[in-house]
Amino acid sequence: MVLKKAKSQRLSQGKPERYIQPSILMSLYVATSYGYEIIKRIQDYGFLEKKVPPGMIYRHLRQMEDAGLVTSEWKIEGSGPAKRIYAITAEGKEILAMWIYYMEGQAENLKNFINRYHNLPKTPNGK
Amino acid sequence: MVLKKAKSQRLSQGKPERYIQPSILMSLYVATSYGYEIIKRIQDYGFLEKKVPPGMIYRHLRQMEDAGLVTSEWKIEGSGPAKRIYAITAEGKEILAMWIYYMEGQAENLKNFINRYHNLPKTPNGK
DNA sequence: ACAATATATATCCTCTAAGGATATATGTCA
DNA sequence: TGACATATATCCTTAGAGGATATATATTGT
Repeated sequence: MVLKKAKSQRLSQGKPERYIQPSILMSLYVATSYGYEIIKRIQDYGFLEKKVPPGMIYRHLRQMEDAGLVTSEWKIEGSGPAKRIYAITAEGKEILAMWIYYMEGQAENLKNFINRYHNLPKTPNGK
Repeated sequence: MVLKKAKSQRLSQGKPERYIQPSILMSLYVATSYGYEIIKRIQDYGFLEKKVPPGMIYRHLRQMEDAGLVTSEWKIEGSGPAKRIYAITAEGKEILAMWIYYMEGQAENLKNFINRYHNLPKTPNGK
């Protein structure tokens, strides 16, 4: 999961939330782009500890297109292999706004949880 | 997932991080307890939008005991059915500390992401 | 001219944990 | 004694994470 290597093998519980969908939406909100480039851009958001397997991003993009959050078209011109250029839709922007709302709540919960931990008495675990 | 009902059915991507393991550990750090009571206590931490299915907590507790993060013993006395009382171990405290470390990072990432969103120009999505 | 590498997209398979349903048993209360 | 709250436990299905792999096209070096 989330923690240091040695321990993490025994601890499967609790996967890190990677926020791949909102990251893609944010990236496309800034500018249209294509899969390969998106992969590089969303690293900046900090939610992905490890390299993202490309297959996962393409899967997301396809599902998001099915859901109407993004549209795409082939771009043949330019150098290299053909690219599928994605753009965010109005619907996609709505969903991103909802993600932000959720993330604000989550940030608040985390802050409270962390404070609670640091305010714990030194000799806990009583009856 | 995370968002309003209507939309959420089309959007499977991205499950909310529910932090069940650290919540249980935190709860037991404060005081020993048993499954049924833990379920009620961890609602306070705010990570669980819906009712937690009891089976999930008992599963967690068993796996955490296997991993050495908690210990348990039956308590026959008292009213009602027998309770299995759990206590956090030194190992469990270490893991909780790691969780806190991770959560601090995640809180920071969320804060940055949210700021980035609010600083977005009004007419985005250019070429 | 050819090999190696980088760019770019896509599909497929496995495995784990989430989610939910359900079973069982005991004590309480009306 | 029937209903309900307390308490623990097991089981099943499914979605998605993670990873491996396939395919094709440009670019670069020799």
